[in-house]
Amino acid sequence: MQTIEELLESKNIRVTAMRLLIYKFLTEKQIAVTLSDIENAFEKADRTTLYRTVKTFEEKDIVHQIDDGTGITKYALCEKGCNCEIETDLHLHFHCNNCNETVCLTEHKIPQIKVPDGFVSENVNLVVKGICDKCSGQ
Amino acid sequence: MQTIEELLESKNIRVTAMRLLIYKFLTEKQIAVTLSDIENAFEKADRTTLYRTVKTFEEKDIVHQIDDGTGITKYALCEKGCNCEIETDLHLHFHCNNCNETVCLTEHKIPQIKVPDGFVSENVNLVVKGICDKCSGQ
DNA sequence: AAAATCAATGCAATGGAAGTGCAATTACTG
DNA sequence: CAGTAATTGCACTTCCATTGCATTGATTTT
Ligand SMILES: [Mn+2]
Ligand SMILES: [Mn+2]
Ligand SMILES: [Zn+2]
Ligand SMILES: [Zn+2]
Repeated sequence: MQTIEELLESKNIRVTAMRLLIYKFLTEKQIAVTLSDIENAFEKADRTTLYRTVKTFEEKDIVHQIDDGTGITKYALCEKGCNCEIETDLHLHFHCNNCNETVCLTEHKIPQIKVPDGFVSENVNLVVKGICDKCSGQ
Repeated sequence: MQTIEELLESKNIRVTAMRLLIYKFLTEKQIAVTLSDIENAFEKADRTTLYRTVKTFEEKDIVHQIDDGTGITKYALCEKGCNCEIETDLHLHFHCNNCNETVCLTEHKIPQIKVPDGFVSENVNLVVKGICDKCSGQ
C-alpha cells in the first residue's frame, strides 16, 4: 500500500500541502465533485490553485473528468489500474435527478456501440440519469 | 404532409416570421447546431429572440437539446413521432473530433443499460466521439 | 374599428464557470 | 546559503446562458 506522497511522486507531481489535501478530499468523497465543491471545502485557498491542482491531477491520470449533462464539469479519482490515458476506461456514470450527485459505476463497462459505416468510434461518453440508491430508499 | 405553420399550430405555438425562419433553418441543417450557428445565420435578429425561440421549440418537443461534451449546447429537430416528452427517445449522438460536427444517429437506439440494485434508470445520454463519415473519407 | 389584452421581440445587464498573465511565494538543487 | 524552478494568489478576461423590462406586434373583446 503506497502513501499519497508516494503516488504523487510516482506520477512526477511535486508533493505540496494543497495537493495532499485535495487528493485526500477526493478519496473521502465517494461521488464526483465540481470545482465549486472543492472551493467550498477549502475556503482559504484560491480558486485558481484548486483549478490548477485538479488540472494537474487530470493530466497525470489521477482524476478523470465527467460530463454528466449538468453543464458543470465534475471530477473523480481514477481507479487504480484504470487506463484513462488510452481513453478506453469506459465505465459508465450515473447522475441522480433527485440529489444531483454523480457517481462512477466503475464495475459497469460501456458495451460496444455500433456506428454506421464510415464513422470511426474513438471514445464514448455514457451517462445514465435517474434515481440513485440513496434516494430510491432501498 | 403538413406545413410548418400547421405543425407549429398543432403544438400551440404562435406562428411568427422568426419562428418559421428558424424552423426552416433547422430542417436544412443536417447536423446539430449551436445558438451561435443560428446567430450567424440570422444576423439581423437579436440573440435573445433566437434563444427564446429555440427554448420554446424545446419545451414543445420540436427540438431536443444535445450535450456532446464540447461544453456548448446544441439543438436538433426531433424526428416526427419521437417521444422526447417521455424521455425514452434514446438515439445516440456522434461527435466528430475532426470537424467538430455533431449528428443524431436516430436509427441507432441505445441498448438497455444495466445499473446496480437500488438505482433507477430514467434516461440515458450516449455520445460517441470519433471521426465522422465525411472526415474519414469514405 | 377602436380599445384592451396578451405574447413576442429587442436591448441591456447579469451570472456562472473556465481560463490566463503576472507577480509573489515556496520548494528544490547544488 | 544562493540560485533556480515550480507553485500559489490576485486580478482580469472570455464565453455562454439567462433574466428584467420596455417596446412592438398580434389577437380578442366590446
Ligand atoms: Mn468515472
Ligand atoms: Mn438527436
Ligand atoms: Zn440521489
Ligand atoms: Zn467530421
